[in-house]
Amino acid sequence: MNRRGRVTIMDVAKEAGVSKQTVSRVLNDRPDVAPDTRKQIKDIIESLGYRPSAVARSLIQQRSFTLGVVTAGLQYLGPSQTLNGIADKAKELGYALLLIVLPSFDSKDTRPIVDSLIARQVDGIIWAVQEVGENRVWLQDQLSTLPVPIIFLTMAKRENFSIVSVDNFTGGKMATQHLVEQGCQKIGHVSGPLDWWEARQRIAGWESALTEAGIEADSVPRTEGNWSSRSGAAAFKSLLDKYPQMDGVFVGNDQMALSVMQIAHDRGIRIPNDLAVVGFDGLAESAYFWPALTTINQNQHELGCIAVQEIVAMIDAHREERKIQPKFIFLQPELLVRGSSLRK
Amino acid sequence: MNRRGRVTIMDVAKEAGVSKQTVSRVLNDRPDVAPDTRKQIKDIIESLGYRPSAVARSLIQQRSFTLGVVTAGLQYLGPSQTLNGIADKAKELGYALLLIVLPSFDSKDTRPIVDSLIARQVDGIIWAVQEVGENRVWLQDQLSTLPVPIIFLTMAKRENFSIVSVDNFTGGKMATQHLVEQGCQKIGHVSGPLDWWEARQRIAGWESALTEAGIEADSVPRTEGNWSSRSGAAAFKSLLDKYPQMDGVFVGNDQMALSVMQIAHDRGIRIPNDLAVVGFDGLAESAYFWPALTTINQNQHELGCIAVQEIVAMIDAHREERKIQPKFIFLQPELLVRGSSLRK
DNA sequence: ATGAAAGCGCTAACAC
DNA sequence: GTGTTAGCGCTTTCAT
Repeated sequence: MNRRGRVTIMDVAKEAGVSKQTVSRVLNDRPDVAPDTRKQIKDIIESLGYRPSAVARSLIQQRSFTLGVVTAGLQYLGPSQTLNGIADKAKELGYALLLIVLPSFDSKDTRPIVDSLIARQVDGIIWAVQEVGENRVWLQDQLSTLPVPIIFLTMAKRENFSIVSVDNFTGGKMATQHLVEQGCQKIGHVSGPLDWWEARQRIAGWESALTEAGIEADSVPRTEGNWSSRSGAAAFKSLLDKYPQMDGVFVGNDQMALSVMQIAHDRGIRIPNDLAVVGFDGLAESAYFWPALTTINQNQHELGCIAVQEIVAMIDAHREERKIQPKFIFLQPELLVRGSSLRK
Repeated sequence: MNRRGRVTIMDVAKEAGVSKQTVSRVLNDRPDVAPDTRKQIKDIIESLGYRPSAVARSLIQQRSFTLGVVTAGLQYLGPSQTLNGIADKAKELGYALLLIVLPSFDSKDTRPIVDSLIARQVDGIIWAVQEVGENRVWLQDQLSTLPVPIIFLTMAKRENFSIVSVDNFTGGKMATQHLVEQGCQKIGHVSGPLDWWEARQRIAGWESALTEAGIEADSVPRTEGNWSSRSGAAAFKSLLDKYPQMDGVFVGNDQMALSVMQIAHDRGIRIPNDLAVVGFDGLAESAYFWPALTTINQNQHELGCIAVQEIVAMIDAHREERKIQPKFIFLQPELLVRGSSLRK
């Protein structure tokens, strides 16, 4: 044991009476070690409680088997589901995770974040922060100097970027079409914040479905929340004021749909007959709302899994100096029909 | 730039016509560098886009300014809130996070997890996995060989361990006492899984409050869910069968309380007058349930913050070879009274 | 105020 | 099959 109290490869080597190189061979399961020597070294490793230093390995091999993950808004289910998916897949593929949580979604001060990841020798970066406001402006400046591959989650298609997103436009459209099929004529919308790309996509889907149903989309009121239940309540009240004759509402996420239904109950509006409600997210809980919520299910866990798969492929390509084509992957959401929209 | 494409301290030194030590001094803000030299080196660092290698630093300094965080169940709000708190505080204190997500709460195969953290030179470990079943048995074996401090979240008090937990017993007691005060006489309980320490504590709190109210706790039925809304529905149905005269129910978490209320609505049981309901967790959404849910609020974010604060103190002590007394920190939850329990 | 040498713990490349 | 040498990128120590 050295003076700092750590058992090193040298300690094992000395104890075994071999050179550290031989120990290294055992550690890396190289074939060219005598079976006896191997066995003996393994025993010594065990008895000394030796653990190889991944840091020293990273330094010499110039790779760490670590992925940098940048996220934000862990207080919401979506981002943490995605993180969960990332963690599961990373484990499967033998990568560790260095986690950075941004203080806010529209944080633009990304330089130190990226630097700290690079400094720690991550092999690739997963940018799991949704596109909000101008939080992608840094890309032009910094991306060219990035020495490792990077993949983005949940943002608009851009050339030469690897991106994995859910198709929010189609999701919003499906939600609204479903309301039309249920006989709704006057379908309002409570959206997420307009600086969110996802919110804008869902709005566009809603508008597209209205237009296809022969309704002039511009004339239909909508209001804006910030994804929280609290904001949903306020946004829905104001929507009701503007659009009292509304008979269906597409709500930008399940949490806001929850409070929309609470307000409706308070006012004696019957769901689904007076007002049909569709949410977006597919939270497990939404099946237990009152009434059970029809929603657009998006698989955020899978989003994370795919991101890891892609970044690892990019890392492998990068190390072999192969060029790899940037991909834009679009996951399709699905409609879950439940009581809040189903008219007998 | 070296053959591997990374800008190193040597590149900066050569460019500046100084030795790498001088550059190192600039990097570490040492006083003994001539102002001109410092300025020039800083410029060169900027223009070359040089980023010091945290890996090389970790190796020589034998510390990484990285915390290992072990968690599980990120699909639930609680663990991700805690992680969020950990991330916020870690950032504030200048630590990075190496994240491990266990495949299940009762995962006992912790050896490789701990080893991988140690191999990566983490300065300390936050074990943010709730105590479930026998998932603490490894402590005896492995803790003695741990070369870095470790702190545990959400587990029973044990001598010589540093622990931060919420006081679930008191929380369960407060919930039940509140129901008693509302005039409930027959207070059932839908608990979490019995192999969870937190679930058992909440049960004990419920029993204690019943006893103090002069009710024989043993005779009062309870059923068991697994924290999910789905399981809550099933557990509540079975509780109703056993205890049809029930006029109040303490539910082990908010998600199960959600489905409890859905079932109650389905069966025409009026809340709170026929049945008063209290949950546990303090999810932001529970204020928007129908009716708004009375619950026991626990601050999981703060739990994470405190854990980081403590582990950093332990790390500092450890490096200065100071002994530090293990602490058991018990956070108090609070009652949030809302419509689901409030009888006029 | 600056530089030279040593070394953190490990592996790659080569020698024997 | 095993050992030797060199070096990853940085900081520490000591010298000038």
